[in-house]
Amino acid sequence: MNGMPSDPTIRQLRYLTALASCLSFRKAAERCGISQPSLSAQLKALETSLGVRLAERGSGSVVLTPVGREVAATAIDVLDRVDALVGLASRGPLTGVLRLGVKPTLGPYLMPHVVRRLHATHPDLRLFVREAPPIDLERELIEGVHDVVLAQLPLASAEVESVRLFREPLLLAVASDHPLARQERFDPGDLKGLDVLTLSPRYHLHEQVLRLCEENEATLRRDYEGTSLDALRQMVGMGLGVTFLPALYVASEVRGEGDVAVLKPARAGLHRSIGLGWRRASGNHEAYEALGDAVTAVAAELPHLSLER
Amino acid sequence: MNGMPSDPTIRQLRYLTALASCLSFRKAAERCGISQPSLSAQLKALETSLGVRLAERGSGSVVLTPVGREVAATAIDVLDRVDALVGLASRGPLTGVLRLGVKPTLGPYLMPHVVRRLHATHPDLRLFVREAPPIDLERELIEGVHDVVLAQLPLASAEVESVRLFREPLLLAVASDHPLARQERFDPGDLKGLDVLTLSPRYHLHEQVLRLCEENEATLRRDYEGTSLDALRQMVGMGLGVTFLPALYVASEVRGEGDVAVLKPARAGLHRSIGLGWRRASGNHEAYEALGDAVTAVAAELPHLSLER
DNA sequence: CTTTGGTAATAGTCTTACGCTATCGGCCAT
DNA sequence: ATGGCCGATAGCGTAAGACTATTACCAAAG
Repeated sequence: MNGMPSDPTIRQLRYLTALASCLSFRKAAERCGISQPSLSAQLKALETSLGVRLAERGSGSVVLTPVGREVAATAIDVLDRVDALVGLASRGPLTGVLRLGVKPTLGPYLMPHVVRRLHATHPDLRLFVREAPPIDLERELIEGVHDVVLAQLPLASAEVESVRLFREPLLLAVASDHPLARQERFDPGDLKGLDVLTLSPRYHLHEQVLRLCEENEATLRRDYEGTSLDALRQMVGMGLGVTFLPALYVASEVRGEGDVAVLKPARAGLHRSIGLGWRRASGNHEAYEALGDAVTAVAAELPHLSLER
Repeated sequence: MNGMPSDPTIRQLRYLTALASCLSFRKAAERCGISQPSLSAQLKALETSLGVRLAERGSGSVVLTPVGREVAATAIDVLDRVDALVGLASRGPLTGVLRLGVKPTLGPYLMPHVVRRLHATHPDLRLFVREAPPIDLERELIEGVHDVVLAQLPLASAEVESVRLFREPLLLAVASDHPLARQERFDPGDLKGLDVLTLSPRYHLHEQVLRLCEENEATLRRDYEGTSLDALRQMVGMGLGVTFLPALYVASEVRGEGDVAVLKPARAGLHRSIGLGWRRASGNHEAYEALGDAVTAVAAELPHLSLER
């Protein structure tokens, strides 16, 4: 007479469904791989905990009660989902939902290619791409907002493990009527005395450009801090200064024509390192390495990028 | 390294969902009413049996792994259905699906009223009405095809328990141009020498009419055995003989007008007893009594029927 | 009317599962 | 450095759940 109905066990539900389809305790027990008394006991326990009779064990064959049938039907439903749950666990490394954080200066220009490729090679992977300012990205990764991030290296925290994927050169963008616009490439020395625009300090680009200006006696204009690469390009086009644009953005959005000219660096060295990072404790190393390989493969097909890791 | 993944337990799933929403072992354990080590152990067991890591317990807060999130979501799904299953058991006696077997000479003429009434008084009851020849009805009840039957009494098997609901008179149907058609009532003696039609021996009506013929020197025509009451009425209308029709059929299908006339018996005694039967082992006495009451209440509103039980 | 062969229920025993308390080791903030 | 908070571990006791062997019951057969 225990009024508190405790949960049935999954085992009991399996036994019940077996009984419902065999209509015999003995056969059902055999199907379940247990002895008949064990099944009897479990069914009795189930009936007791539910407070209803599920099967009529009269003479001859077993007959389920009306509630017994409904409970058995629901049990099948439950078991199907349990099986699905177990199935979730026995899948490959790159399956299911993965939340990828990415910096806004990379996301719109690289992720479409990555998503397309992964959709083809890993149809069971559902990639949720979330953009976040680089300054927040690593923290959000640690907090569990993202499973993995595509960000600029290095990632500082000891909790985070990362691989370098590729190097993205920074290209110099000038107005098309600017004297430098005739050159194909630029030297660091060309920067001397120029007004340079860049993004807000929330972006890594800011720091990188700042140092570049200091080293080459250029002026970083702090009064115009763009909030997007598109905004930067517009300002450069209107003659407010020059700027540095990541190669992926240029390849995607600046197609030669237009009001700005883009110059490659004469010597290598001006670039940012892009890598994949994840919590060391995630234990998903394998999957993230595979994800990184996919990104690298995509990058190899895009112009300007350097794959030397 | 046990390759055989045994089922998770419902308890483990409850713990996992608690952990997923608290993101803390201690708080989750508290919510579940157990100690933190117990929850840790169960989660570990779940991870082992599934073969995947579900939660990252690093520093600070707990973060679910990607599979952990999916498993937790599926677990919520499972638990919802388990709760529904438990809920099935805690309902009143006349709820859910009940399979009612009924003889064809009664079903179409009585059940519409019964169903309508029950739908109003017991909205959670879903009555599945199945017609079957009377000779099969009791056997099918014992075999578990029906939960309860509405049949002619008596029901023979000791396994079956029954209550009498009402008595249905048999009325004499003759062609409207038959000499008897002018009378309102008939005596048994009126049958002498008449040709009498009836249903096949699979129906109780057959036996009853047979005895009536023998007692009153009427001729049972064995060459025309109708397969439905409608067919009988047609044959009577065409002058092939007279027949006996159950009062409910008459009330439903023979509305005074037409090619047949219907005579009531002058004295009571010619009737069939209709009752409700169920397996004694079903343990659902209470529900079936209630069902019987509903049928009785319906019968009380119909003409010709005698409720003396 | 008894016997036989099927059924499920019961009795007794053992192993495993699952809970508890107490304690340990790591990380962050004071 | 050092509390304070976290989860993991250790050790232990109870209860769940399996087994075998047996009993009780019913139906059909002798």
